[in-house]
Amino acid sequence: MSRNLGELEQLVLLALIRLGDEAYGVTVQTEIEERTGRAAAFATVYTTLGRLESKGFVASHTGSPTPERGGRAKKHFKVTAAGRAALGRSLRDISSMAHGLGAPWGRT
Amino acid sequence: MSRNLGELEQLVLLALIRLGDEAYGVTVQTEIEERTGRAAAFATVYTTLGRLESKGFVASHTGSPTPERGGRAKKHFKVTAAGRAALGRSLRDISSMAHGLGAPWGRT
DNA sequence: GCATATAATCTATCTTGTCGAAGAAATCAT
DNA sequence: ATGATTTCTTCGACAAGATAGATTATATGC
Repeated sequence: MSRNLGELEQLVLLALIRLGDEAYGVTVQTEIEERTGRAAAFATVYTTLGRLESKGFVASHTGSPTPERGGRAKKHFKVTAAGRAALGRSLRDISSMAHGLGAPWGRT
Repeated sequence: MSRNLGELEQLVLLALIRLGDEAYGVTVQTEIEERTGRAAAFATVYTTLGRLESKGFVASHTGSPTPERGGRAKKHFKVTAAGRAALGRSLRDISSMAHGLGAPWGRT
């Protein structure tokens, strides 16, 4: 049972933080694609969200029953305290290893 | 065939850059453990090095036949140009997603 | 009620991460 | 010269994460 996050898990958690109340499957996918150029399929994002939820790193609630245009209800996600801690650890690991290396790796 | 790197692959590549000529299985493992606190078994590191090599992201050569104290010859590794490019992409993805968020995530 | 739009799940497979245990190659001690 | 010791690497097996095509669910509008 690893407490470490995979790379996509990190990106998804960061996307959730960025998106706040607007965070659900579709917006997470587009946020990642727009910011990184990485094209992850929707299903890929959903499986990752599911995994994060079963680990307790995110929590979800089904959206209100009043969508503007039609379609299935949104499932909103937010990062839990445990999720923030795990993300912090992962990012710290990377930057610890990158620290002190010249550009384009670590700054300083 | 993904061009993306896993999280451990990133850490290993960074360790190789840090270690330069002293980069081989054992030193990579200890470097990661000392700097991040993450305890990866030697076999884990070797497996990752092997995968990175088969992807062309690192190159290896067997060490000189004159060890100081005894023991098997070292297999030295260095990051290839393709490896540097892949690492750059991965780190850029993370920081793109983290950018603009307050501490303790992105700086700025 | 059927077309259309939107969002989430299912199923299946490939890639990465993990490591106990075993193996290889060198020195040392007698 | 050989068996113990040290150092380092590989094997083999499985768990966890990433990937996505196809399918299903649920809403609106007509």
